[in-house]
Amino acid sequence: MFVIQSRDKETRARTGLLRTAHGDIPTPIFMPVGTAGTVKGILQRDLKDDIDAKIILGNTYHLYLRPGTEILKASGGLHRFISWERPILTDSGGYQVFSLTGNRKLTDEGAIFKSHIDGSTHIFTPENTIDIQRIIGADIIMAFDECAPFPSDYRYAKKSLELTHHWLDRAVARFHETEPLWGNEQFLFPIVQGSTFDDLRKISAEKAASVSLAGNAIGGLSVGEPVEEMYRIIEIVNGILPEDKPRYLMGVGTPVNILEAIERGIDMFDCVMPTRNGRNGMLFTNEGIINIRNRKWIDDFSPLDSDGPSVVSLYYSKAYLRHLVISGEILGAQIASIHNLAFYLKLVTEARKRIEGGDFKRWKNQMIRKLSERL
RNA sequence: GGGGAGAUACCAAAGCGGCCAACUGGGGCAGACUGUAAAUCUGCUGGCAAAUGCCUUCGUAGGUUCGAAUCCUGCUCUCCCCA
Repeated sequence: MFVIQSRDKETRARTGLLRTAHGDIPTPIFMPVGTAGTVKGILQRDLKDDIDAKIILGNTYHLYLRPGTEILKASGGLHRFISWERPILTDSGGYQVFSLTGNRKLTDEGAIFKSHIDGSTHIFTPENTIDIQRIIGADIIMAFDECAPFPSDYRYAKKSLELTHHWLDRAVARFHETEPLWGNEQFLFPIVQGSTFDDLRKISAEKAASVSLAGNAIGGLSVGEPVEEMYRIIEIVNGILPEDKPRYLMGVGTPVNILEAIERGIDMFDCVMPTRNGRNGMLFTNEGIINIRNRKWIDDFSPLDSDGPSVVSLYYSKAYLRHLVISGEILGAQIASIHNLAFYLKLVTEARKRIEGGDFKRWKNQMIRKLSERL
């Protein structure tokens, strides 16, 4: 269940608390992506004690292929398997079906796809993705959808949306006729699609609202469309999605994207950017974005980020991290990932404070100016 | 002392008469990355104009040829084997 705690006077931004069996999640929130049962390169301990992640993601597609449902079931669910006692959200695998184009075929029944690991053939349906997510036991689970690529023509987007809606009805039915396996309540979120077409997005938002689930998600964005398009779609969709339920913008995004979306009433985010880009040398700092591999940091012994979102941010220097990343040392990827995630978490925590404090808009504009800087 | 192999751009290493400013790898420099098939991928890497162009390079000094990193000669250096 979700309770709204405060609203910004100038914008649609709000703060809230999403209560789950594994703990409360203050919103707005950023959720680190832990696809295969791990936020790549980071110990659960650091995720909890240093980064203070409130909830992390897992992925149905990846966990289903490996370690597989038998092991997940035998281990007592994903929380126990990975030793993470806080909330987890699992994506349904819809995005993988989208990104594995060429290895899959969509039918009315579901998506037939080939494993990227061994080429074996499998099928995901609205029903079995619910079943798998019951086994995984995440606190929040997602309906199986098709994420239409950008650009999509209207005809394709409409057809795809109809399929997603048809699948949604089946997922909801399966969800209601099954029970959690591990004792913790699970929430199912529908996913709004419709590509960049306003009318399709409206229809989809209405459809999502009509199934009356615990929260709602917006998918199919940040797949290559201009950011203005994304912001416009968020405004349209959030004008329709119920106020009293959390809104989750899937896969987004840059710190600037997140602030813009919070302003438009989004409560939840996830993105691989802090970890993947971190591994590749991109650092989000209080001063701006830096590519730590660049020569100019070679003798810069100042801390990674004087604002110190994480312990590692103050403890290690730019010159040292550059050395680690350039050398391909695992520790470099770890430090960058920890710092970036802590930066993201601090960003949404600060946004929450500013919304409560009543100066969100002013703070947001100031932050955006800083975050647009490439150092 | 005798016999053999070789010297190519930052490094390693191809090329063995024109298609060579020179394959490839590393290194270096920069870029990309948005519900993770990503500790991945892309571009550039002699100089200058930076589009088509021009100039200087393949140990060194000469030579042969319309034309040489590639063929010939001298020199310098390196490595290997046998005494």
